[in-house]
Amino acid sequence: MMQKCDSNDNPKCFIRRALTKREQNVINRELELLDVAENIMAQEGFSGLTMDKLVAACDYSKGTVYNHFANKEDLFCALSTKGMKFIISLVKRALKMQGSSREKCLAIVYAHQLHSQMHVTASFCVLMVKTPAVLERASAGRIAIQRELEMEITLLVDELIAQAIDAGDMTPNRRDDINAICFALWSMSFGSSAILASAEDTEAVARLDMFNALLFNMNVLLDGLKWLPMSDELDYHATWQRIGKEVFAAEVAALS
Amino acid sequence: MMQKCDSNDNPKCFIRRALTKREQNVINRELELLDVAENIMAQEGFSGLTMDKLVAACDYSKGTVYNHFANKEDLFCALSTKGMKFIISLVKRALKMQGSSREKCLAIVYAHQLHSQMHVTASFCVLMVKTPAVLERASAGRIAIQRELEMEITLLVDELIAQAIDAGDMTPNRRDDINAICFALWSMSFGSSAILASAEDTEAVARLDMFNALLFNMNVLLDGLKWLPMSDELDYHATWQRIGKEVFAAEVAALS
DNA sequence: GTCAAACTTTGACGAAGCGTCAAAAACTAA
DNA sequence: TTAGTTTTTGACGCTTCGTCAAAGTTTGAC
Repeated sequence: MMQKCDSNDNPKCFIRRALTKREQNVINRELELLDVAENIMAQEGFSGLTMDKLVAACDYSKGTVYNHFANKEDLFCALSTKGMKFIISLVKRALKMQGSSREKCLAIVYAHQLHSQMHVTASFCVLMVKTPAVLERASAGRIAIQRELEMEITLLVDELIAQAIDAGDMTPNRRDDINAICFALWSMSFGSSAILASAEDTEAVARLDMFNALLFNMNVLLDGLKWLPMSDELDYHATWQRIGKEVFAAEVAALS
Repeated sequence: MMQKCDSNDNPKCFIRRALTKREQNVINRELELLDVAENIMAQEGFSGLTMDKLVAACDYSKGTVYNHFANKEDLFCALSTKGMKFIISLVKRALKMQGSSREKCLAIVYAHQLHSQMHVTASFCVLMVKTPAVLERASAGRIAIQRELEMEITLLVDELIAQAIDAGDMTPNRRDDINAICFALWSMSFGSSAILASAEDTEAVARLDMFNALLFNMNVLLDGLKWLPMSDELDYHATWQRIGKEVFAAEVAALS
């Protein structure tokens, strides 16, 4: 796949030439196809997206589309991957926020929620990909990429937890509890967002103040972890507002 | 639909005759079809279940099957409903357990987890049904039933929370926080179970002590709610074991 | 016991979607 | 220019979905 070095022995040629024109085309086309697919989903709903429609809506033929995506589930997986990359970019910004470790943690959760509001369909893909219907059929390569991205987020969160412990904001019983803490944060964030995303269709959610539900859930959890400052020591509603204004101003604006 | 009263004026005839032979047949056949569908899923995986295969595997024709389920998604919804009914029966038993309100709460979560281990495929249906792919296509009636069952669980949990408050095990800031507490419990239970269910395929979970992860998550959350007795006042690992032995002995045994 | 009306079941059928593959086209390098 | 390699194409076969007119069954009135 990778092109040979040519005669003038440039040591960087592998880097410079890592992507041939052709390979670059492939990447661009894939992004284009994903864009088209997202548009179809946005317009015609989740089950409105079919391979035939995708082929009809783009400038390429069926064979070319299937060169990119092994099957429909593979396409879903690719859409999910795109979503994950977006989330990671938001999370990285969240971590740079001014404030305590606990506030940064809230900013990460805010980022998740933001993604599921901005890209409703894509965020459902992230959910869908965890499902055997997809895992059974998507290509191994794409599932691997998905897993790598998951790992990347996990490491970012791990780091934040480590910082919190070093700074004395939290003192877990044993050191190896970091994994458990990370999993607890993830479970709550994932569970809340997933349920809220299907909110209109869910009796038990209709009666909630949805806007504050996620913040409430996280505050309870973080209080349980004794992650300082506790929720009665600091006005986290103010923090929540601040995150929207300082960190994700552009995204919040785009939502209205 | 409902049969008229006959001449001998039995006041109970509406109850006695609420289900005609025919209607009873319909109900039985539906249960039979769901059983067949579950078997196919268990053997051939989630995407292995098709309407054509279901028709081939049962004693009825395509038309009859489609008389029961408006389409494939409707079938998924029915499978989910069956799962929910099972969960509710477990939850009702959980509430009768001897112990504090917090222990009962853990028993409910245990029940959820149990269901997702015993009926892996069915529990994925419960997840799947929250997805627009299903909501967009399943019949309105079945979605309504699904919602009712959801409501039923919600009410059971509400009641437990109310009891806990009355008994002084928990003192929320405001009375109307019950909704928020209920949602927090649900989010954590749902999130944890959903992620653990796709565990083998998830990097961040592989490194966990999966058996204790759910208990840990719940204990942190309940501590955050200050639901007494706190986790350092009582050995909830013992409670967890006790739930398995006293409340769900049959189910735990069936799993091995 | 008979019969018509109401309801149920059947399976062949059309439509739509998925994924393949031999042939055509485009690209590459000598 | 040419021979070899890679990419693209779209017609095709197969599977699945969901429908519907016709055949069959049940019900209740007489």
